[in-house]
Amino acid sequence: MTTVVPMTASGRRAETRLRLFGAAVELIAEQGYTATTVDAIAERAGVAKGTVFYNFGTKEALFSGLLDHGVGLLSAALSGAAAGETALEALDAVVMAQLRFFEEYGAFARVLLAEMWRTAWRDAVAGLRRDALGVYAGVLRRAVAEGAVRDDLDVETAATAVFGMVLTVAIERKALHPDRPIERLHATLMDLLRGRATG
Amino acid sequence: MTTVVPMTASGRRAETRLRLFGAAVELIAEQGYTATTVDAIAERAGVAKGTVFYNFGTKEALFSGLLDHGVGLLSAALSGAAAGETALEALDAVVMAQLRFFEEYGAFARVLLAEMWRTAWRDAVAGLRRDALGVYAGVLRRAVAEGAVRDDLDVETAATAVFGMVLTVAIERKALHPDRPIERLHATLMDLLRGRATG
DNA sequence: TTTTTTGTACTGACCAGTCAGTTCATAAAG
DNA sequence: CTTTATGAACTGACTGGTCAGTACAAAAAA
Repeated sequence: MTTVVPMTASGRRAETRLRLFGAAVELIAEQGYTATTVDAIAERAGVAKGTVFYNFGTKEALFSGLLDHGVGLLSAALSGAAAGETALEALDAVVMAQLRFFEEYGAFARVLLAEMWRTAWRDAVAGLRRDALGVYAGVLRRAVAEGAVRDDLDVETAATAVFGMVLTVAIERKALHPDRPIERLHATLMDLLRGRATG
Repeated sequence: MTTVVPMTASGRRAETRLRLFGAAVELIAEQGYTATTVDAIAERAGVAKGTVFYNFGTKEALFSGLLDHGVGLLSAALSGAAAGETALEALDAVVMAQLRFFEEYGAFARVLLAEMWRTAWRDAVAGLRRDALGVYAGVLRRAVAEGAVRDDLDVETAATAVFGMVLTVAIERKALHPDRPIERLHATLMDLLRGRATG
């Protein structure tokens, strides 16, 4: 069972909230936000319906909280990996971190893709763009500074491209090649990114 | 106003169906499938609710038809561009075709991303994978055959990666750099893909 | 004692799908 | 040319069910 969260919180209330996040992300990944009922979330979390409203007030607040939480974890995972001797090593590590993150939290990846475009949670999505894309942009800028990359590279577009590329591959892995290890995917992506596909 | 369809059909019925596709894709891009009501689709299409059911039977059938239609257009656009002297020129042209397609049908791109994962329309999505990813895979295989690309390249993963990269950039363009011309995005993507980012 | 959770019952809004009836283009009959 | 007939396409009020959110008394935890 995949959850969006490491179940490390202490305190009864915090634990309840995390279980609700876990139940919600699974159901929303399967059915979408609107089709997922509060009753179903409560049932899968093993909690009474009233508890959902006691903790979050509205269905929308539950979902916003879930997004914030997941985006926070993703940003932390990426920026934690962004260290490295050279910028290209850092890029390597960040791509791997993103692949691993979505390997573990695949349901969150699908929820993100499916629900990103709704204005209701613009803020959480803005945070994603700022933090996650920011990590890639930072690494690429570092690469420019190191002279490893041509200095007229459009860093923001490139960051978006790399993020989207890794996200797509991570999500499609199970549909396309379920038993291919992510190290293999990582190698293919890095081949593409470092221009090693050629020759 | 963006529609998914070139309005070329003749005949009253065919025209009605196309207008419903156009209305549906806009609304679903804004709100998601479940949150989009048949009433709203009918109203935006300038048609009575009963007409939707007369033409499609169910809301789901309308959406499946829309997906099939859009995927067909996309596949045609990509495979139409896949000619070219060398494989790398063909890749260049296919990337550009995909950017242009989603520039024109941006709402369809968001619908595709958001709804791809639902089992209800597995078939239309399978068609997308077969046709659109197939075009990229074909070009990459040609590149391998021409010796332009190392022969142990994982062609299917690479095809997925490139498709996802272009899709993401196309969709994010308006949020991120609305006035950057798509030729610029195309150049950045090709820089990444041909290893020209380095040096 | 206070906070949190439970379980059940309820409400009001909303929505997919239905159906009896209307419109209209075309064509055959007068 | 005019009338009548036909059927495909369209209409919109209505129905039956669903669901977010409320209410609250009682229990369990802290």
